[in-house]
Amino acid sequence: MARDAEATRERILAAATVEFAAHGLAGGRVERIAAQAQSNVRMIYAYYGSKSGLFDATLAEALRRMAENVPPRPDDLAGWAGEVFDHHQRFPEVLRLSMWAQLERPEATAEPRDIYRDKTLAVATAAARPLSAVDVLVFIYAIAQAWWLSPEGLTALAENPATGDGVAARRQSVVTAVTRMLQAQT
Amino acid sequence: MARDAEATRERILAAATVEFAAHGLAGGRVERIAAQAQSNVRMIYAYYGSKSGLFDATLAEALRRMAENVPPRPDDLAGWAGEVFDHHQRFPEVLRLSMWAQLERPEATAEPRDIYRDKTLAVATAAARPLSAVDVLVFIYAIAQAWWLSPEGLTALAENPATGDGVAARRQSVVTAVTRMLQAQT
DNA sequence: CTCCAATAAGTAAATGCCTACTTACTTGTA
DNA sequence: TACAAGTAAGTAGGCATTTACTTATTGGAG
Repeated sequence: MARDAEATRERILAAATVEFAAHGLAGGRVERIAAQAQSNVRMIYAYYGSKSGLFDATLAEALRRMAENVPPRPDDLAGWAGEVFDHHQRFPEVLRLSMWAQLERPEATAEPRDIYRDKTLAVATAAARPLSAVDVLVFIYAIAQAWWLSPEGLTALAENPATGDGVAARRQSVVTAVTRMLQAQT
Repeated sequence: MARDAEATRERILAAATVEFAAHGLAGGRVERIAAQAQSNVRMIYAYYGSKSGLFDATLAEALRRMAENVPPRPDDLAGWAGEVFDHHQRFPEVLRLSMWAQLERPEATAEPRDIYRDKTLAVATAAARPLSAVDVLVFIYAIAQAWWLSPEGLTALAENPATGDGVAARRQSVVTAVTRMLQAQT
């Protein structure tokens, strides 16, 4: 096999993303990651130092990609919420990784304050009094993620056998909810 | 020590709630639970069969207490959202247990469909078209929990050094957001 | 060009700790 | 005395991390 450090590094990161999204930091198995990456346990330690170091790298990469692909659009926050929904639909690992991180590695989550500061400032002009920019961001994220955070026992009740496409309906409800939340008080 | 099976059972459940809320199912330690409960590992297996059996019991109990203490109020859903917020503020273990369960034991979360069906029906009359009753429940829960689900890097920006009491402000923002989401379209 | 160190990349097999679960026993209570 | 409640000390397997080693690549000396 041709030797390519960078490619191996990336294969490990990709495998780790899948593994950690599925099982978390404590439940994730280093050996499975190595096997899936067609590499070796030793390389994980060579490149990422430790299991938790690898976890942090996967989280950072997932958040980076999300910030890159779905930047806030202050002029159309409801539309942006729809895009955040779409992103989670396409890359379910991001949300699960974030949840695991929130529970198992809160310190890794507190770190990138600058990213959020920028987003907050970007949204500030669109803040809907008395809700502040941070309020708005917190709730938009919560609503965009709501369908995956809710217990299955509840979300399953929304299934309409008539219309096969539940995803589109959920997306629409997200946009509607954010639109209303931000509309001027009557 | 006086022998009281029921009391031991409850001490174990209480200790398990703390332990699993902090570390999850995979990360929770049976021995720590036994020590904290002033009991013995053996008793855990006598009363709950297995580690995951004990986890399921703690989750079920936490959800039961929440359903009991904060039932939906269809006539004032925004006020109800505030109460859900309060409940999470007072008993942070509930939310963390739910998150762990969602990630580690999704099947345990899908089970109590009846509870949710009842809640859905209760709220149905207050549904705010085009949002369905399930939509409304999903989003209200999401908003009420939003402050704990958001990354610290973001929520920390909301801290206003002038007013020490950030909790009250957060609660108010939850009520406001739900109120708006449910108000009639202008 | 062609070897050939030097080093980067990769591998297999320990090591040693941790931890869920069980066995075999003791103590209190009715 | 019989049984429920409780305890201590295994047992057996799992798993993160390391050690000791092999294989490829490369840049410069001849």
